Amino acid sequence: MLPENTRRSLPMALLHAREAVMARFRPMLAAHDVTEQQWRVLRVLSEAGPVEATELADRASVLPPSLTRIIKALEGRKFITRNKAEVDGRRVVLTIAPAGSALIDALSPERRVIYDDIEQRFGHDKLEQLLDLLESLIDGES
Amino acid sequence: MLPENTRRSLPMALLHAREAVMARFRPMLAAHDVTEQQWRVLRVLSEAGPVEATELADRASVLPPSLTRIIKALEGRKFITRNKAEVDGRRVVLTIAPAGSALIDALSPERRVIYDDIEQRFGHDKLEQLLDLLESLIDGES
DNA sequence: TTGTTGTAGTTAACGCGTTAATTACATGCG
DNA sequence: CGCATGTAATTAACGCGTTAACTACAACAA
Repeated sequence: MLPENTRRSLPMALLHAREAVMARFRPMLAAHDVTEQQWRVLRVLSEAGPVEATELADRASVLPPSLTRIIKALEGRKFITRNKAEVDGRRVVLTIAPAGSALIDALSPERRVIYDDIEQRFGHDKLEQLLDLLESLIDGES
Repeated sequence: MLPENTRRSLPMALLHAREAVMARFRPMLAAHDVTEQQWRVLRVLSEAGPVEATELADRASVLPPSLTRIIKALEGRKFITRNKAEVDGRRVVLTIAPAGSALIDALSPERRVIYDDIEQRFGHDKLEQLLDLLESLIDGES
């Protein structure tokens, strides 16, 4: 059955839900002049160490063209360094720099507080249930 | 607790879930050279009749600056018409045009098939449950 | 009437998503 | 080796999201 109102439309509900959640994180990121995607890239580099561009794009859920722009921005601010792979001249290896690690360290506590608050307000069980359903939806459609 | 992997991160899960669902609709829209947002605007105009820009933006979940661009595109293709309100020179009234209605009619059956397929594969009950949780999340955060 | 405040819509600037084209390098076949 | 094919990354082009600034008009008070 086609959804009659946008509230019960799955694409709309997912859009609004994500927007509602991200609204909590955006001020924190904006205060440090990092975009959501730049933050994801930094986190991956922080957690996974030096990584090639393709894997980085995949892990951070960013498309290659976007990653190129993000790398340029982050490199310009000395948050990361960019080097060609020795074995394969096409590949690019990204590494987090001290300034990048410092930003991660500076924002992580705040991020934890926000995430915990969302979990507490929404409910731990409901959050788990929601994540299960989303995972199932993703697997079913992909 | 902070999510350790992106799969169990709420923002990521919502992003991927929406992407997985929209991937089903995108080819249909692309085949007719309409973007997702243009399609939402057309649907609102089709269902709600002539509407002022502010209400249209709200109903279609599009920001005012985006709506301005969308109106320009849709008007250029004669899908909608744009008129100033008589009572208030600031307001703009949008109306769907025959070509716009024709597009709606042409795509609606296909849209229904896709939506039904998603519902069937995912399960009716799970879909309802997911929509309930998303609605709750949205209300709780807003 | 005039000036202030408020509102609807637009424009601008910047970043990302998306698709397609392009460049640089690697691989493999004849 | 020389050339075709494949792959990693970049570039380009276009549209939307987001925020802020700006324009046009309305409402209202002095």
